Amino acid sequence: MTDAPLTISDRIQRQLDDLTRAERQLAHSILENYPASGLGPLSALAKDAQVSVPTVARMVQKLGFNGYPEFQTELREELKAKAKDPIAKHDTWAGGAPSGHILNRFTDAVIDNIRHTLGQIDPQDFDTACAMAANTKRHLFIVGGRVTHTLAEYLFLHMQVIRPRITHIQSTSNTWPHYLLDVKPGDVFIIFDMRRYENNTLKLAEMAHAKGAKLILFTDQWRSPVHQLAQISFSSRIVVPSAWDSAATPLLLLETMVAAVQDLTWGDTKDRMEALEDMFDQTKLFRKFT
Amino acid sequence: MTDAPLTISDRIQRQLDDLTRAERQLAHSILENYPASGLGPLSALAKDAQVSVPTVARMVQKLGFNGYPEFQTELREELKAKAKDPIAKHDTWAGGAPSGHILNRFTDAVIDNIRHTLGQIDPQDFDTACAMAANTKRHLFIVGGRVTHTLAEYLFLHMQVIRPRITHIQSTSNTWPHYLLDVKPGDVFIIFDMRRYENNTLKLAEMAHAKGAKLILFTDQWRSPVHQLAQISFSSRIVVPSAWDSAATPLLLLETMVAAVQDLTWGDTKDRMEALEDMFDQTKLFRKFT
DNA sequence: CATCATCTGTTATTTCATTTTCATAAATAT
DNA sequence: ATATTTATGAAAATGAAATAACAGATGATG
Repeated sequence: MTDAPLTISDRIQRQLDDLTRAERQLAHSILENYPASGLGPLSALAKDAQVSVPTVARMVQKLGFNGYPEFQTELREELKAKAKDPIAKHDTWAGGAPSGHILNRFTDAVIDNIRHTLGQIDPQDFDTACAMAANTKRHLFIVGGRVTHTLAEYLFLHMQVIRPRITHIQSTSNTWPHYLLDVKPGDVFIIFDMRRYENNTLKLAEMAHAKGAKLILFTDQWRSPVHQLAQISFSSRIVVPSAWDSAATPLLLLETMVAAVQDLTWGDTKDRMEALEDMFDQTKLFRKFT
Repeated sequence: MTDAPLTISDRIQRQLDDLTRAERQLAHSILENYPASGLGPLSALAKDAQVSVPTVARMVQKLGFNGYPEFQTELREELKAKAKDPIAKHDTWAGGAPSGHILNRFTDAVIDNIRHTLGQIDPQDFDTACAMAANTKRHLFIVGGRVTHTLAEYLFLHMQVIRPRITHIQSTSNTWPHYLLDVKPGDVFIIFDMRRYENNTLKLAEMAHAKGAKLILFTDQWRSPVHQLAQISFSSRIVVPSAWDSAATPLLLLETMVAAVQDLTWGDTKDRMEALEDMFDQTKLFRKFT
């Protein structure tokens, strides 16, 4: 471990706390696409970060450089060194860690899962599912199991802002028969069921299905038995180098769905959102005006 | 639309024969450590290649640029594109959908977030945090906010299996002062706080800190104020083409941590796991019907 | 050998980018 | 609330770097 090159990126991050608001904003902008943006003219960098020109000049001084040109020179040196490095760390995600480190192995697996999963998704199915989730004429039920109820709740928290007529059911609870009384034909269930598949969830799906509800299922690559009842199923690859499965890919799908539903209903829910935003608004960490 | 982006390096090599002696000398100097040298001042490049300043200016014109600044700008663009490259070139993620489809746009953003986030994580910090989370001599508290409590609970559900002496606190609840009574110096808090940062979470962090507990923070790129109290912070990029933020990257980190802690404590907790799994199965039996 | 064409470097000019100065605004403490 | 410190941006002043104009050098051709 002789290498102590301490890149500028490192230095910026280390000093992040000593920086002022505008400077931090600038710092993030630099790191955003590093190092390219720092190699351009100072004024361009300033405009990009929406701070004034002197702010940039002051920050590079704070970082210990004698001026912007010196800062750039060092950036170029860094770039040169990186290009020459025979074992460029291009194939690792976490810079300083060996490729065998769990951070890199795990991330590799997740990216791979995402690629596989997305490759097998039918976009039309997805669009249909989003339309169903956006339809406020129908009641929307969200169902999760022992572990997956966290995903279900995450979805619920967001959909709650987007649309009314929505219920979160935890399949392990014994209160759910109550909810089912009100289910009408055409209502929509979004169900999460990953291995190991839960009897309760299946049972609930069956009853919902019997009542004429439409089911959308988020499951894993082996597919929960619920998928036979579901109108649309999304199967995620979830295997990672761990004793447990990864929820990252289903979460990605779920968040994408939230974004899509949001787009579909924007007109209706804009006010709804703003009202809620205000309610939660308590911090002013972000600049108000330029 | 298979862009053959035709790098500047390519263009130089292609035109190598049309160049004069001094220009060739210069060209080789540029390619020597590309692209770093081309991003410096023209005069430095000239001195480096031992040619005169106008020679450089003439050559960039010969290459089809309107001036040296334009040449540099294109170099930077190239660099920026290259930084994103690793797999972002995977033209579309969801096969049947156009690249502008939300599935592809969203996934692009998430992959980008992951790369950025992992690139900025210090593996040693990560290992340290995992060791802290694995230490059963200390009580482990897991804290989440309004939205992030889903992440907190997801972590809790897994850690619960791995180790004893663990508590999940929801910061929006008002029951938490209760838990804090028992906090001892050296206890560990894993705290989730993403924008918009919650006062309750900060308060709780302060009290825990005052009691001598060690804090591990999962936050976003702008970092919750809690980070000043935290021994270790992990900042995730969370911006996606949506009205909301993405929890995919923090989830990835969290799952990786679970895997790592699992590895650290495997000897101790193997039995524990099996016992718990059994218990869940039995519980299911009891709840089969309601 | 002379002449022309082309290449190259020196010098001068202009343009552009960085730095400095100063006034205002925000945050903090009193 | 008021005062004091600190942060920030607008604009002027400074400096450097890129371009243009010119002249010397090199090599080719008749």
